[in-house]
Amino acid sequence: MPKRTAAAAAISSFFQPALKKPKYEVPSEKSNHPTYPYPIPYLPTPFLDPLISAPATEGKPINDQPDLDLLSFQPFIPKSISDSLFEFLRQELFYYRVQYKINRFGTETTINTPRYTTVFGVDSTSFFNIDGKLHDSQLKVPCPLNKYKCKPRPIPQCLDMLKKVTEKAAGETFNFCLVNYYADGNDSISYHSDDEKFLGPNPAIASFSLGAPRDFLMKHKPIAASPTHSIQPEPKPLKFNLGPGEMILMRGPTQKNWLHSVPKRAGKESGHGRINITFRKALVRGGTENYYQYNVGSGDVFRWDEGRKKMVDWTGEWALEERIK
DNA sequence: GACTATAATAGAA
DNA sequence: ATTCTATTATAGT
Repeated sequence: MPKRTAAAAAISSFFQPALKKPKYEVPSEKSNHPTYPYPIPYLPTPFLDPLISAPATEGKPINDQPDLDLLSFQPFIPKSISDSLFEFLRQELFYYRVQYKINRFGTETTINTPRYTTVFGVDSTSFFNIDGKLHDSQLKVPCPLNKYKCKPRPIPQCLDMLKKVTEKAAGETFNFCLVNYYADGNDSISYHSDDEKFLGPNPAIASFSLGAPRDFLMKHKPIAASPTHSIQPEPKPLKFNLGPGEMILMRGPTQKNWLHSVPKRAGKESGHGRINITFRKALVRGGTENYYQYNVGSGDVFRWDEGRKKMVDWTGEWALEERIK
């Protein structure tokens, strides 16, 4: 038997590449709650040490513009796990494609949210008791069943681990986790501010990027014209290309004065997919109702299909599992 | 720099 | 918190 040379091995592996090793092993322990379509695995244990060592780099302040206060981590999540963390969250979380109606100039239109979304958490007036039931934060007793129209979901262990290291680095506490999946350049979010009253006057929001890089645009809100000040030409938006593992903490006067967006993009990153995770703190009940209405809604459950490389409607499977119970 | 095709942006509804 | 379309910008040759 002649020796198999390195060159021969290289050629062989070119024609028959080694089986793709799984990016992570699914832990047997899972987070579960009656509001989940299915249990969510714990964070794979090999992710824990790298995650606890975060932030991977120190935060750079970006505050050289009026009313802007950002802290940018490039990256926050160690490179060694950012790719597999992306795969894990895309595969193991459930997502929604929310539809809602708005009234615009007297005409009602249906909006199909141009991205996949999901949300966990509850505002500060409630907390999840050890038994999984909502309790009143002040009275420490179970909440009235009609306190919420929606069904708040506890933050699963895997996202709570990330929340904890984020809180430590940001010097803030959070009670909500919103997750967005942008399947390709056609998924987007248009200019808006996270300036709802239920977040308080100077909300801190930590925003993570995983997977494919995407542009993130920020521009100052228009300054109203007044008799003493003529209308100024709008300054150019700031553009950040957010890569995997990056985190931007937006705080202080930022939300009150700036808009941000992830605009549609042609070609290029189609098929890669990007996950955005934001942590924030809702102070009152209205915040909970709002977030569940616009990020979960009442539609079908979607899950990543690794074979077909896309999100698929999982509602049928959910119904099947419910029948088995 | 000009010409063209494609992409990004801005405004209206 | 959107989409459509017109306009402007960018990239390739």
